Amino acid sequence: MNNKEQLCQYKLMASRDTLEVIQGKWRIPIIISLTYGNKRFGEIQRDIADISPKMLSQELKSLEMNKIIKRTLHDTMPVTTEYSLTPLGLSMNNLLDEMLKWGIHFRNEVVGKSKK
Amino acid sequence: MNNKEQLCQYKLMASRDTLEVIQGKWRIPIIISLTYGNKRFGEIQRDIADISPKMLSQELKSLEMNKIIKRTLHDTMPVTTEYSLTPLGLSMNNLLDEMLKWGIHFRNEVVGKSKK
DNA sequence: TATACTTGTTACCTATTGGTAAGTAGTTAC
DNA sequence: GTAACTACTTACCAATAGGTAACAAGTATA
Repeated sequence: MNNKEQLCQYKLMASRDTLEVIQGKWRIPIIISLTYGNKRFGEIQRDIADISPKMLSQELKSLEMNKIIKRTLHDTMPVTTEYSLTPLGLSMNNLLDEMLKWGIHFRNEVVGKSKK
Repeated sequence: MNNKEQLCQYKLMASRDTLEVIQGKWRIPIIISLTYGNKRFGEIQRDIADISPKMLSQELKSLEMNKIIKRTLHDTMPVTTEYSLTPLGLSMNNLLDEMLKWGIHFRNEVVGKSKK
């Protein structure tokens, strides 16, 4: 295996790690929602209009397990929970930015030219 | 809806466009493989050791439909096909770089500290 | 004739993802 | 007492993603 092939294999491995964490329809949207401030369960649900409480609960747990977000309980009446990004979650900032930029570029190039 | 909320909604929309294109276990690895030069079916299969011909064929078609890659037939014996990135595919370069960087960061932070 | 190499396709099955709807528990306002 | 708000959980179902294995067509080689 030459240098080029080794580098390719290395990149394939690293990208798989990232993919495992962000895989699915909802995790990236949830993280984006939290970049705009700490939020409660209901607030995230309002940001992402079409997510069900089941999926939100499930994906929040998986993000918490991967240490991307933190869950804080507040002793208010009624009890409120607050979700926030951890330093690891905040470190996704550049990645999120590039996803966003490319999404806009893609819309202009493909969706914009063919469909509308 | 205030400015901050509007910006959040806009980013949610753009990221969903990107997610639709890269969703799944195999598309990002296939694109990465092609950043290391145009390749034939069998060569990609060798790069990504655990992909089945069924999935490779299926995902190549979907990437071609989204104009990320181009398929070229060569009149050789036996027939060979060559897959290459389009300009749109090449424009994912920064996004791939950030996925890669974050994957390494994540491995150091979480996988490295807990599992090993 | 038989084997192998090219690039795939097809059928079948399972596992994961996601959706819908209803329920739960505690507190507060009417 | 009853409705509403908080943050979920549970049961059930459907659709999609992905895996395995076999097959296919055309050419070349032994």
